[in-house]
Amino acid sequence: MNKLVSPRDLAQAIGMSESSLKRWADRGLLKVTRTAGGHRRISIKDALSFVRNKRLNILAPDAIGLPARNALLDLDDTSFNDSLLEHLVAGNKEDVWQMLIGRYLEGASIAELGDGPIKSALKEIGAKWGHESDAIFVEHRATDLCLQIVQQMRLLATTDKKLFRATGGAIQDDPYLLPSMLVASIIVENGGDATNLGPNTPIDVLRIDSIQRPPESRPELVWISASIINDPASISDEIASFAEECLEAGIQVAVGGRDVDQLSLKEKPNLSIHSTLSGFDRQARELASSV
Amino acid sequence: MNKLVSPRDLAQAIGMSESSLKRWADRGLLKVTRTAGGHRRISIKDALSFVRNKRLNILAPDAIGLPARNALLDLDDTSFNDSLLEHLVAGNKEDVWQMLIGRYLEGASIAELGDGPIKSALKEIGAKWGHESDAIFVEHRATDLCLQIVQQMRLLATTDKKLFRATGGAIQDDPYLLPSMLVASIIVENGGDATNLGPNTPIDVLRIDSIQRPPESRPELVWISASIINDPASISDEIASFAEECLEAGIQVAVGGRDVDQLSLKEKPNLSIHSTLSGFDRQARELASSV
DNA sequence: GCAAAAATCGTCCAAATCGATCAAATCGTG
DNA sequence: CACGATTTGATCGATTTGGACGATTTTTGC
Repeated sequence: MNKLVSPRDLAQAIGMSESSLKRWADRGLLKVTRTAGGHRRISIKDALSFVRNKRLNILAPDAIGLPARNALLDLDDTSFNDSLLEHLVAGNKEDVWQMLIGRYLEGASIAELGDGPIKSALKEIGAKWGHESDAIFVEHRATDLCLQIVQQMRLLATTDKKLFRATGGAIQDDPYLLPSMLVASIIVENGGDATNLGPNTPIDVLRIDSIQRPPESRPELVWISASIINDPASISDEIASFAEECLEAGIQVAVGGRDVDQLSLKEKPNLSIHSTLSGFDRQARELASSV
Repeated sequence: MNKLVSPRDLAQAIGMSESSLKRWADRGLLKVTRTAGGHRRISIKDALSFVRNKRLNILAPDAIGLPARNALLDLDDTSFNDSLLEHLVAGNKEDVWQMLIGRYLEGASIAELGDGPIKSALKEIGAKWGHESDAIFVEHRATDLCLQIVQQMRLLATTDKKLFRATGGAIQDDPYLLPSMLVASIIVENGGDATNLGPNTPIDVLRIDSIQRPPESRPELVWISASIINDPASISDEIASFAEECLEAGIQVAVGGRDVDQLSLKEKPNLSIHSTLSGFDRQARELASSV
């Protein structure tokens, strides 16, 4: 995974000429480093980011050391989801990795993957199996796998620019990592700078990194993920009053998560409630384009 | 800090061929000393200044955006740890990232980093843990940052070879992700294939992925992380009987974590108790070399 | 210490890449 | 369709790179 590729390799991988690639690199469209002797070298990460940004297809993955294109990528959505579920249950790292990263490179957004295949697979795993040890095992393993892949996407999406800042996490007593990590990745994908406070984060802690900061370093957005809600009433109150404070401070608040329906929140101009990751995505995109 | 590296090591680190490195050295682009017998030796300092100077990227540079410039790497251990703590508390992602990944790329093992700077920084931060929101905030942010970086190291360490297989996680009611992730990364660093079942994993779930598998697909090692132990006696019993079963199945069991002292475990030939990550590291290395 | 194994030496050469140039293909527009 | 502007792909000699070789040095294991 840690290799540098030459312009020719990448050119071959995407079916373009070497000349074009060199020109793109010289124009700054593709990040390259140089050897001491002046030859261009491209990191896999930059190559993949470039491929995705330019909506190119990888015709010859092996040219840049990637596994051969998998038939799994050619499936329609339903079969894709079924296959993913199957491989997640079986713990086939390579296949899961190829399927999700492959789709990502083809241009799928993190939100789309999170709302679609990932969500439905984990939902299925969570539901179909009881609380048997087998079920917990499969669920833990699948979650860890997805976490790794989302993290990888986040890294691929990372750029230098920081159009806006966001902070967030999962509410207290909510131990789930993945949803909050997904939101953080979506922020990054849209050019934002995300601070993920992770699972089990009390609202008071979100205050610290938002309204209690000096105005110039406040985030533009705070996200709150709620996959498990023990006491809907009190959490709703907490979020409501927090959102109120954020309103005065000019901070947007976005709430989402599996159990978000259990919350009863009054409308506020700065409060969005998302039942999907695409909702976060849209909000992040708007935020990014407004600066 | 005065360690010397060979041309091959440096070549590998920056993804170049040994020949090129030798040529560059002979052309004076890279300062080298010679052994009595004429072999080239390069000091870390010169290697880094060469890398910086030529704007080369270290290793698989940024399979992830490891920024190029960094003056932070030349510190001694104490200053390094202090500096890391400071940046972690302040939430300076870039700096923390550079310091840790930098050290890693210089050749520090994940275990060394985990036992040293990461552990001491998080311990320090945890010590301030009141129920103050500030403390929780700093702790969450720091933990998430470390988690991302450890994941990154895991990716950098990933290779195709799978010398052995290991599975593990944190015990039930232990919500800490980082220790188990560190162990998984150490396994991968040593050429193993790690399945991390993450936090809050009952022993029964470990059984599924170990002794209850068909013999040919059993892992050689199961790790158990225990940062928080609610009921030491019953957990000790559980681990003891699990280790007993593993003994029959020819599986090694490694137990570690902050609160591992609270466990009372009888000695068994296949049971190791580690108070440091280096212990896991050593065990993984031995396992890797025994195949 | 000593002998075997591993790493590095210096040198050579084929293959890859450089930057620059140019013709062909493509695009946008009236 | 015609036209200029832009992009692409091919080609050139000069330079750089990476792998191969047998000889030597260093490290490892006993």
